[in-house]
Amino acid sequence: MEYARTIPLQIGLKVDHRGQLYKIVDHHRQEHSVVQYVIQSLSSGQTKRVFRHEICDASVTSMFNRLTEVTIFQFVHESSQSDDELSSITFTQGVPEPVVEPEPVLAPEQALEPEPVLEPEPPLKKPRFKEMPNREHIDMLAQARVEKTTKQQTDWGVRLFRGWLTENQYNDKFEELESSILNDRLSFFYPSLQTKKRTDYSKSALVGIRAAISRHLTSPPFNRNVNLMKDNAFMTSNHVITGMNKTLKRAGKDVTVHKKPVAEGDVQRLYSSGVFNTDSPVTQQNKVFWDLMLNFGRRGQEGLNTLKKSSFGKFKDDKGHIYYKMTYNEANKTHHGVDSHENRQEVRLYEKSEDINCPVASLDFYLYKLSPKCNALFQQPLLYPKPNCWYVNQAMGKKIKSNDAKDFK
DNA sequence: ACACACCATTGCCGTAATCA
DNA sequence: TGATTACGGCAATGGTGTGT
Repeated sequence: MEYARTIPLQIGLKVDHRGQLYKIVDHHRQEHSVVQYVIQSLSSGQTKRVFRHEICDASVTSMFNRLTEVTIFQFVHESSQSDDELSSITFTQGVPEPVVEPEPVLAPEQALEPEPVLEPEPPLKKPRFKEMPNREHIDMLAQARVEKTTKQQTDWGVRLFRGWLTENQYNDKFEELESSILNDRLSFFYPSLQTKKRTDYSKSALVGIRAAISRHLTSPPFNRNVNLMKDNAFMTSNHVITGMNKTLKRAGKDVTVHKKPVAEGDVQRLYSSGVFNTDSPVTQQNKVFWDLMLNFGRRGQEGLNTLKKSSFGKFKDDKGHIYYKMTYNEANKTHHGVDSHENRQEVRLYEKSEDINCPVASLDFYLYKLSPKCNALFQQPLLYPKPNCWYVNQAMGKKIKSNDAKDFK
């Protein structure tokens, strides 16, 4: 059985080799068995390729050194030649005796090797872990870290940079460049950027392109240990980006253009289709939900199920206009996107007395029809509503309103 | 007057989604 | 495919209250 013979020492493990400390840096594999280990000296950095029997877990040897002669005696007669991978290779004469490993005294996490297979058909010990993955599998998992759309973004940013490099007679294989040179290239690259329509990129685009190149470098097969956003090595190029953003801001070109979430015509359609009718529990609730989301909605459906009847209070302003406003500090969340200065004043839902769809009137009506036994703002609609009560003494779950939001789209 | 802790607000970052 | 915006998280910032 394959798995019975392939439980390798892990990469990174410190091992003892002829009295010197080494670290395992790679496995040299044949088929699915570990045949040799590539080890690197902790003192000189020199690497070697060795068989399993030539090395021993450093923690084991250090423990072994602490044993007395008496303790050692217990193990003298035990053969610890348990390396299954040894069986898969042909040794020449004169192979050195394997290091004795005192397995019985090990703590469980230190027990790195399976028991030797002594009998011809012993009950196979199931390995604790899956079979050692191959390099392709690891790379694939690392790639799966990001979503497909992000991958596309990454490719786009890399394409831009590569295109710039080529256009300026640089080698477009930038992945292996030393950080300082890369930083220099980027410092010139960023200000050279323009959209295909020859306009300046927005701030978010610049930041996105930088992040894309960074993702590319840190992903397989390059796996570089760099961060274009944070590393000191890239400080100057990042200063360039910051400067570009500030310049854009001063020129008033950094304004993020937000789309109108829903076209006016669509709203009309929603009303005319009847989903906002105020004469049945479900559509009445739709209407109120819509009005509230439109006015107070900040961050999707967060916290909707925690809203209470008392979450909105009715007030009158100094000109006598009626409005509802939130009576509690909404969600403690930051206002993203839109410049915060525009949002400083409290949000009010004003009455539109001339409008048959007046949101204040429908909220009044809705609150009146809610079950008096329940404080939740969004209650389950009754299939067969009673004159005074259209809803059940039961708050709606978290998901239901979210689905409504999708339906509206 | 100052130092400090606490906490809400703000701005930025990186990733994902969406628009054109 | 190219470009932009949304989202969620986090750290910096700044206001406020309290103690010395």
